[in-house]
Amino acid sequence: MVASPRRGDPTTPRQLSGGGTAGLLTGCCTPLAREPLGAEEAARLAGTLKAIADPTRLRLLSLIYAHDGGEACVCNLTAPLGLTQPTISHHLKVLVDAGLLTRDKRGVWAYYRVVDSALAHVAAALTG
Amino acid sequence: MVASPRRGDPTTPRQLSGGGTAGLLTGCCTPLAREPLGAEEAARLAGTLKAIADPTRLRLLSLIYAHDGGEACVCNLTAPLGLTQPTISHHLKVLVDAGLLTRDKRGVWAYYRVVDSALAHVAAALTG
DNA sequence: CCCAGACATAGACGGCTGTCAATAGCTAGG
DNA sequence: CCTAGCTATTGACAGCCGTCTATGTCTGGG
Repeated sequence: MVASPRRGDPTTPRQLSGGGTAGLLTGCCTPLAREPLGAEEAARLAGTLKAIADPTRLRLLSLIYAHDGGEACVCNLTAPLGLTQPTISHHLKVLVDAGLLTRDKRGVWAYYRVVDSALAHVAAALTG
Repeated sequence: MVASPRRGDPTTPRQLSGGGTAGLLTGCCTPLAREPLGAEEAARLAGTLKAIADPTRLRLLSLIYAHDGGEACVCNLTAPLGLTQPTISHHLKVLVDAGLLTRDKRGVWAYYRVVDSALAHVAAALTG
């Protein structure tokens, strides 16, 4: 047999880097490159990434970003994307729930704004 | 009616920033914050993000990163994640297809390695 | 030549997701 | 009030996704 690349060693559950409550909320995200991600950290980061990993939602973020004052209401967003208003509202809700947008209802309109720091956090988690 | 926030203007399809073939492959990714993403750019970036937006694949990336020499074979990855070998192979293929991993078959083993620049590109596209 | 082992592929299946039409809730004006 | 308009919610449906089992493919050793 050739020099097996240390196969198996299934008795070393090293994925439990944060087994207890240690350091789970210290920074918010362990940079991907430092040490093997635990299950919870990976799930949380994946949750945020899933919110961004959609063409429509990416375009929504950029549209809001580019709009006057960095904010936009639903009625500004349906036309350029060619989708119905409920669909846009749905995507905006996903982004708000992920902490990537803030919602500010003024009168009849709901103004959405990009949370820069959230995007920065995601980017930082990827590059380390 | 209150001062309507410039509703509609559906006749200005500004989403076609790269309507022709202009500047589509110049940089690879328009930073999210510069101008409204076109449909194609959004789809491509979303495709890459979808590859990362999964807990298992995030852990795979970090495991490979943390392994000796920055590379690992399938047999090193199944145990710590508690998934079957075909599932791991499937995820690795997704990551390779997205350009986030390279595959190097040496003898019987297939060694995977993280493409740093790909992750950096994604991060750069998010922060601008 | 055959076997063992590492990895990939195919097929199946439950669950999630993006979209729409229809409807409900809210706010401002008359 | 009553109405008009902006937004959110609900329900439905097609399509994709992550996982598994079973099987195929290739490599190295005896």
